[in-house]
Amino acid sequence: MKLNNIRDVLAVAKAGSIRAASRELGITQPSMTRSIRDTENELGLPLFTRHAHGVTLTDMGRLFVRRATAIQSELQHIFEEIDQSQGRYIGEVSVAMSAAASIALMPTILNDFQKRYPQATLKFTEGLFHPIEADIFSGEIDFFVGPLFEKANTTSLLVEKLFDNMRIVIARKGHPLAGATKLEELSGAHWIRPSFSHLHDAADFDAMFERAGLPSPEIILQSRSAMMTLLAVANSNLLTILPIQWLDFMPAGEQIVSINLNETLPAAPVCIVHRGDLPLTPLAERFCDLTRKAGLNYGRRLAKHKQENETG
Amino acid sequence: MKLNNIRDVLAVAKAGSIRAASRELGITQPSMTRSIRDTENELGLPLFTRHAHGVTLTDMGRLFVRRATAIQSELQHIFEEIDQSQGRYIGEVSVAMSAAASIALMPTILNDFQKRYPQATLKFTEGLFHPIEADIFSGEIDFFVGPLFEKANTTSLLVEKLFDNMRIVIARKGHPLAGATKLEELSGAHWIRPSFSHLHDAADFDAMFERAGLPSPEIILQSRSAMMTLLAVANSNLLTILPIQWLDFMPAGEQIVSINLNETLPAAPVCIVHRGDLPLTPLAERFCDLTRKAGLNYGRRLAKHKQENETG
DNA sequence: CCATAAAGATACATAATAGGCATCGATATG
DNA sequence: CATATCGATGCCTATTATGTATCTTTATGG
Repeated sequence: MKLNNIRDVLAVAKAGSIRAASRELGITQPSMTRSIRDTENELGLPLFTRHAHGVTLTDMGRLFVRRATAIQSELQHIFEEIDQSQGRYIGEVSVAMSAAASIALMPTILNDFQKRYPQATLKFTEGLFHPIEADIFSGEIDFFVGPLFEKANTTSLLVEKLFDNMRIVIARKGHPLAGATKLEELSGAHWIRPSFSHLHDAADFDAMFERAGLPSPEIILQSRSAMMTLLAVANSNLLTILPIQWLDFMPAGEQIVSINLNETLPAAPVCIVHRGDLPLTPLAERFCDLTRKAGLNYGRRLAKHKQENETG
Repeated sequence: MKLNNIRDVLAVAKAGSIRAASRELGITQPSMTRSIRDTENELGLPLFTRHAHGVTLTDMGRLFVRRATAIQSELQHIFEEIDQSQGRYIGEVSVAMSAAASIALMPTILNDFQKRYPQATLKFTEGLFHPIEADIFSGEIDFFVGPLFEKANTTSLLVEKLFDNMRIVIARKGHPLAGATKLEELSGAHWIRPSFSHLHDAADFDAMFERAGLPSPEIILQSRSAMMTLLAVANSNLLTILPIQWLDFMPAGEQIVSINLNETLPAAPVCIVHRGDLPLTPLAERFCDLTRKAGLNYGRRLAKHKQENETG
């Protein structure tokens, strides 16, 4: 019996299915299946009954969960108690994230973070790297999470890739080109070009069409706000390309759909960036860990999603 | 944080030194040192203060121990609860052990066994393999632990070696030859030959002298009882050779000493023997596990002891 | 009624780690 | 001052936790 087994049984019990639990924890389903099976073997009886859609606890399972919960809670108390007695993790951590990164990661991170460090304060800034670079150097902001287009130009910046990102074409519901499967079919449309980073956006936007051997698209509107972009898309026949994360956060509700192209539109990889010459505060270090974990997990799912999209 | 870390911290806290704790648990001292250090690193502060002779808990260490104890206890409850709800481990296990094996292993085994299976009954028989072989086949005895001279003659017997054993020469305190360092110096003495196994003892006893190029010793007394042998040794100038374990259990108290020869007198390896065609009952399986663990651990210490004796 | 999606199981490969072995330096104690 | 005892370190191996790829089964929606 290992602590992961306990963690896993509790996760499955809560999630109601092995797959869902493995997603929650950021481990793979086979690993989770084995962890559960090993635990059951060690105890010599099943903790869950398997159905076609998920699993349910057996009576013994419920017994196990009660004790296991106590163990997990004691374990958490150990860390809390020691952290607080040391005065660690009382303070604030200040992060900057791109909108896409925060859509992808913040729900997960925030949940864990508040649960584990209830006395901590989080200062959150939405933005891209360039505008906040100075704040990182001044120490105003502990670290940045988001797309990084070029290599770091200073040796004192530590860059850690979390995942390769992708973009999608977005249109209003009922758009005449909504059924397109190739970028070529969209070459006649009018576009909104989101423009956040002052330097690369234009070239980057055109590059996607170049790669497909197409002429530069016709840009009708440049927008510095993703919100505004979505609103415009919802109320016109304009198309735009945004990081895929915006699918999960659609302020325009049901009025917007993505156009599922066969080809994948790449995007700059999402990275963690912070100063390399100064260590992060303990609290920032923990937040960074959570971000790293959530980012790698998200990246795995995104890669799988992309692969399914390309083969299917 | 792993469960072993918790186990190890608790063991060290109880034992008062890293080495003592590692001995208790049957793991090596470096492993224990690392386990403690890793835990301290993970928490970011020391749990123990190191002294030249052992370690003591820090304040934070005491805090940790309180929670950790709860975790370990909950864990134990999980197994107890499930075992008892299944009606497992309520019953009896019947083992036969040689005297030497029981001296070496029973204190450890019995302690663990009673703590973990309080509802179980243990039927213990002292003896060697031959007299009880039939009982093993009849199912009367679950398994045997002790020296095995020949290979198993039936395919249905599973033999598992626990450790290579050794013997020592025993004399009364103040015996004129007590300071001998070579078997040769004892060749003129008179001997008691313990004789338990009807077949091999005589040949086996002489063989030790043959290996040293000496004539067969002069046997004055044959004894089928180790007790009787020890009594005779204590009250005469007779010498005898017994498994080294008897050193740890000296019924004749202070009247008997071992003669520390430079050469090592081998003994038949101590093994676990049980039927291979029938599975052990769950309870016997657990007892067998405890025996195996204790046996391997004891074997390691014995080997180290022997090595030190030969080099030093 | 069939196609599909979602679930759990299996087989194989790899990366992380617990543990063992040999050895060292430090420190009380006889 | 010698020695036994203790904790620390470096290196290696066996175990195991996890990932990747693939399969079978079973509800479910068109």
